[in-house]
Amino acid sequence: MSDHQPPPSAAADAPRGTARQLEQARRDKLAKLASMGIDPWGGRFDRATAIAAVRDAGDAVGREAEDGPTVRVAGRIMLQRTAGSLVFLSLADRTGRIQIMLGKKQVGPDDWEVTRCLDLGDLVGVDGRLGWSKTGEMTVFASNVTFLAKSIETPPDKYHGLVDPELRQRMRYLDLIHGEGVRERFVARSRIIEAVRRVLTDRGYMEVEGPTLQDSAGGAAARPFKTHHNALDMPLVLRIALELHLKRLLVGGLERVFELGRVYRNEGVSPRHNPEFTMLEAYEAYGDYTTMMDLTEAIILEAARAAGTPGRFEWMGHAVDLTPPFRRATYVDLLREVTGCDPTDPASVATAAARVGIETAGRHPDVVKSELFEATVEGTLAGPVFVLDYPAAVCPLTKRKAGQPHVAERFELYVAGMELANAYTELNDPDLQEELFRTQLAGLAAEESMARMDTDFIRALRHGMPPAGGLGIGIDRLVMFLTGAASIRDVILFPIHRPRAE
RNA sequence: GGGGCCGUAGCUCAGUUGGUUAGAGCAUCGGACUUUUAAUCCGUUGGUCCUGGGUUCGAGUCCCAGCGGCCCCA
Repeated sequence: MSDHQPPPSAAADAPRGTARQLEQARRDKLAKLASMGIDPWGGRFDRATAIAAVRDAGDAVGREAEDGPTVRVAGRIMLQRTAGSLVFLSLADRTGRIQIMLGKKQVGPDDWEVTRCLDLGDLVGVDGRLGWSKTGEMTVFASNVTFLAKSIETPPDKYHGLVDPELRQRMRYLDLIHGEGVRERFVARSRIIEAVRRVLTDRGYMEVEGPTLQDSAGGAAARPFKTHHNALDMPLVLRIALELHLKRLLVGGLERVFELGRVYRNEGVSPRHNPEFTMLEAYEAYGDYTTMMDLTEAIILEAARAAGTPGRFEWMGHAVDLTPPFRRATYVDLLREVTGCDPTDPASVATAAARVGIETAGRHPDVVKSELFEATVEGTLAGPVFVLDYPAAVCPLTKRKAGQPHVAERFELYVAGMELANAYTELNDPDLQEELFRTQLAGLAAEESMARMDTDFIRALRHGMPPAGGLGIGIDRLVMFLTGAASIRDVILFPIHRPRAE
């Protein structure tokens, strides 16, 4: 003990505790496994039982049982405690964790040598008898251990895990392993998307895929990403919405279509915005926006059920109550209620807008009204609430209300001050559609980059599109509030990041 | 685009008014222990203090610029 022997490895020439040495210590164990004829990268390992199922089996047998069942489990070593010639592991798989006990006598000399090569983060398989330790912890008492894969990297702090949000997102695989509730949140996301799909297909909707690469980006007001096709030598943009191609499919007689897919918007990044995000759009021939209101309610309720979200909860300081039916209120009523202005009187709206610092000079009254609404009303809508009947000038793809050419049959669903869904009675008059595109191009709302003439889409409408209701739901935002996430980056596995210098 | 805050060991974090050789826990390595569970105990090791300038006798600390992140606002 007094005379220190240098470790018998390449680590001898590296100072211990550096990242390099931490790796070398693991590589030394890897080499030792290999020298024993064990593949440190493992192979197929059949008949392992999910840890959650093993735990259920243990509970069923009870702690009084003399002999528990023999089980086989596989997973990652999360914690390791040695007590002389005993090693306790906390082993994790996708379903849970369980303690493993490896004893020198119990596993025999060969597997004991393997045991001595185990590090936090390694993947192993274990056969053993299920029982309880002296301190009452359910335990697999191993009879042997199968090495499945080495971890060369040091895992994060075993208690705190990864805390730095940047690292958590860049190294999402570690966040999934160590982050509290992270895997559960992404499982919930998957279940929510399953539920959305189920509600639609149960109602006779057909899932389709429109083009992601387009020669012009339409269907929404947003700046697109630009790219280029080499062989065709043509500029292309990534889609910003799904709308215009789905409506072409209504013309094509598909009648009930939806797409669940990624759209790309070349705009700012914030806790509610990622440049690529997942949208649902659904279109139903012979329906209108009230059809879509019922559909929206059904989708959200089914998604909440799938995510295990209670009907009433708090999110971002807003009390949200999902008990149907959701509140329905018109745009003008809400505007009048919150700002006290007269929404039908442009002068009154302008005064209210000026009061909150919105530029009014030379701008279309409906655009001013729309900004006033965003600035004053949105944040107050704990919701869920359907906001109905928008100013027509900001809805170039929407049918007008009968006898009210300045009002569009559109609703947006707000939850906790956040826009979650957007739906129209779809405009199917090709001449009016063309005129609205032209008006936009003429600069009525020059700030809206929606202004783009899609002559091919107009031609489709000229062949006759059935009257229809259309709906869009931001899936990431839906997942956010159903899982209690504060940031969109918490529900997107790999959100955008600037590259990091290595 | 504007403003605020942050960046120290592989991970989680301290670091006083600018003052000697930058600390702790985890992890690593060595030792004790056949019932531990964030195991414990003894010992050991580990640093581009984000980067580059500047001020100063002296900078992790103050100033400027840049890089990256978080938040608020537009």
